[in-house]
Parts: sequence; C-alpha cells; structure tokens
Amino acid sequence: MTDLEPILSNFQRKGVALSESEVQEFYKLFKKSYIKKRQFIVQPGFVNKSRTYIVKGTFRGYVVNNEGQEHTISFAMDDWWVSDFESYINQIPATMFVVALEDSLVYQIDRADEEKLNASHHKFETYFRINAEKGIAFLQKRIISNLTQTAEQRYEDFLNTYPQFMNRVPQYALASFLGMTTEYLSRIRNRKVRTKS
Amino acid sequence: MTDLEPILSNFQRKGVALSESEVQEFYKLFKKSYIKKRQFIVQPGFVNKSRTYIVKGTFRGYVVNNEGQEHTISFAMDDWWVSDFESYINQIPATMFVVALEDSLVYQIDRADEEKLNASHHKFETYFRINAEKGIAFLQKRIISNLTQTAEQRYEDFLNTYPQFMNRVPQYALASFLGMTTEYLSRIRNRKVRTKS
DNA sequence: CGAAAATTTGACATGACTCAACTGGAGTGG
DNA sequence: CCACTCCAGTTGAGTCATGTCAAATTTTCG
Repeated sequence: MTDLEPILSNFQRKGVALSESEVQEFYKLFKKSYIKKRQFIVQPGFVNKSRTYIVKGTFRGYVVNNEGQEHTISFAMDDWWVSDFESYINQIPATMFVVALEDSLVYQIDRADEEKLNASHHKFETYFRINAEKGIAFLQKRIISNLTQTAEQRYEDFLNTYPQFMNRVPQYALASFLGMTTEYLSRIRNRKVRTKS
Repeated sequence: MTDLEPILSNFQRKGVALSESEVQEFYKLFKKSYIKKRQFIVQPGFVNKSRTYIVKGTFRGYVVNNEGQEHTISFAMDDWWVSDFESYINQIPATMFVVALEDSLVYQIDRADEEKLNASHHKFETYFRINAEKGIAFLQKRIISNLTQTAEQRYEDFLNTYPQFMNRVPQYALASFLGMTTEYLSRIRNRKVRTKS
C-alpha cells in the first residue's frame, strides 16, 4: 500500500482525488514492477505497450540515428511518467529506447486497460487529460528553448531548472539531450570553472 | 450550422461522436469568430484566454527573444487547434504571439467553459484528452527531428510532410520554425534548384 | 506606381562538430 | 584486492555548417 502513496498524491496535485473504490480499480489495473539498472522497458520496432509511472528511479529515452549517434529525447525520475509516447498513444512500433539509469520501482498500465479505465471512470480520464496537457506545455517550452538559445544557455537553463538531475544522469546523455556533443558540453563546463575562479 | 461540420467531423475522427444534445452544448459555449489577416489572437504578457479551432485559415505562433529575433513555434491551419498552450492550460501570461497569416474563420472556447464542459460531459473530456495526447506524440516527433537532423534534412522533411503549408506561410517564418535563418533557408532552396537542373 | 517588406546573394565570422589522443575512475574477473 | 579493461570525460587541432551583416533584387500591397 505504501508504494502507492506517491502516485495517489500525484493524482491529488492535479486536482483528482480518488475515492476508495477508485483506488481499488487502480490496484486491479496498475502493476508494480522493479526495473534493474540498464534494463530496457521500450525498444525500437516493438510497440510500447504500457505507460510507466516512476515511484523511485531514473530513466532515459533516446533514439539512435543512421550514423549510430544517440540522441536523448527525455529524462524522467521519481514521480514522472515515461514512455515513447508516440508509440504508446498510437500503439505503433517505437522508435525510441527507454532504459533505466538506476534500479527503479514503477507502476505500469497497458494502453487497453487505460482506455477501459478512462471510459468507465471519469476521474481517471480527467487525470490523464490534465497530465497530457501539462506535457504539451512542457514540450512547448523545450521546443522554444531549443530554437532560441545557444548551447551554453541551454546548459545553464537545465542546471537551474533540474539541479536534481545533474548527479543522476551521465554527461554524454545530458549533452545529447541538450542537442550538443559530449566534447562540446565538456568544454562549456570547463569554460565556466575557469571563468569563475 | 454548416460551419460546424468540420469540427464535428474532427471529433468523430478521434472516435468521439456527439449526440444532438451535446452538439447543442457545443453551440452554447463555442463562439464563432472571423479573424483578419495580421490580427493577433495571443500576445505576450496577456493570458491566452481561449482555445481556438481553425475552420479555415492559417496562423503562426512565435516568440521574440531579447535580441529581437523571431522564432516560429507553431503553424496551424484548417482543422487544427492553435494557442499558446503553456499560457492557456495553466492560465498564466503568454510568452508567444499568435497571429493570423490570412483571413480566418475560427471557433473559440474559454478555459473556464471548457473545464465546465469537461466536468459535465465525459465525451468532451475524452476528445480533449485524445487531442492532447496526439499533440504530445506530435511534439515528441518534432523534438526528435530537431535533435537528429541537419537544417537541410529538416527542410526536406517539412516539404514532404506539409506540402500544403509551403505556399501559405512566408519563408522567414518557415526558416525560424525549422531553426535556421532566412538567408540559410534561401541558400538551401537554391542549392536544390541548381542541383536538380 | 511607389514604398515597404521579403528574398536572394556575397563576403566573412564563429559556434559547434569531428577525429584522435590522453586521463581517470568504475566495474570485472582471477 | 589487485590488475586489467573499458568507458566516460577531457583536451587539442582542424574543419564545416550555419550565422551575421550589408547590399542588391524581387515581390507585395496600399
């Protein structure tokens, strides 16, 4: 039961308070699961069947292009949802990898079960609507940042906005998340250190 | 009544068929409006009060950074929704401009009315949930494209994916949408022409 | 038709990338 | 628990994609 606390309070923070019977419903459909570090929960070519809520842990979503370069599309940790959303929502083969960066505890629900839940319980649909809308606002911000800022500014921004990530994600992953090479990020960081002292 | 056809069929395509009484509800809350070319429907500093469905027309959303450079965040035309979603969803001041690129016909609903509709009519909430989810899949794709492709590839992609936009949006707006300067886009286009002949 | 805006072109500058070599630390196996 | 590997991170040198600035040209629209 304790494990559920975080996700229920996540519902509440989005203005959706579940009744006792709804919590029961939740239990039936969401499955608890432990994911080991380096384990993949999504791989290209396979449909991303379930939506994943992270109780505790860190994940990285990325694509690999024809030249073999990796590009980080998303990071996610405690209290976030993670998926290849294009694959999950449309139930088409994924283009992303999603991998655990540390041992993690998650809850997962299948798309089909989620649809059932949405249809039968208005509150769940409200939650997922709000969740998706917040997601859009979030992605819109990221696109603006990518279009308007230099590599260095994007790094600074990330530093200020997500300090909690800095020690939990490898630098090469962060570099490709910010749209630059590992080498270049390394230079930016050193430039800063030298300037400061 | 005829004007509503497009939006109702948009609902249907997302798997949401409205009953007669729901259509009535729709009428009460969505307001029809004509927007003149160059007219703004969203401006920085003001809350983006309403969600806008485009029956016929073209819009451009963009931000202006400190150096005065414009960056196009979104294009939208017939049968799309357009807003500064961060502002609309969270009801905070906008950072974007949204302007009509041609005389347009739209339907608009206020955030408060939309919330009422969602609470009272499950079907509307389903529609907006699906809509938001599709939006996320769409934005995720755009982020991947921005991170993994060169300026030229992004242009080619746009050309193939949205040929209908090519003659309806100015080139400087397209350039900034694709994350490059007008001059560079111009060179790409010319390179192509010369290579072909 | 004329002014203003959009697009093109040229010359030059630079942010960011590539490639290759080096360093250091974490993980692994004997 | 040491030795070895391997991978992440750093650094240097050279290059390239894309940006800047300014002027010329074309298009749009009052």
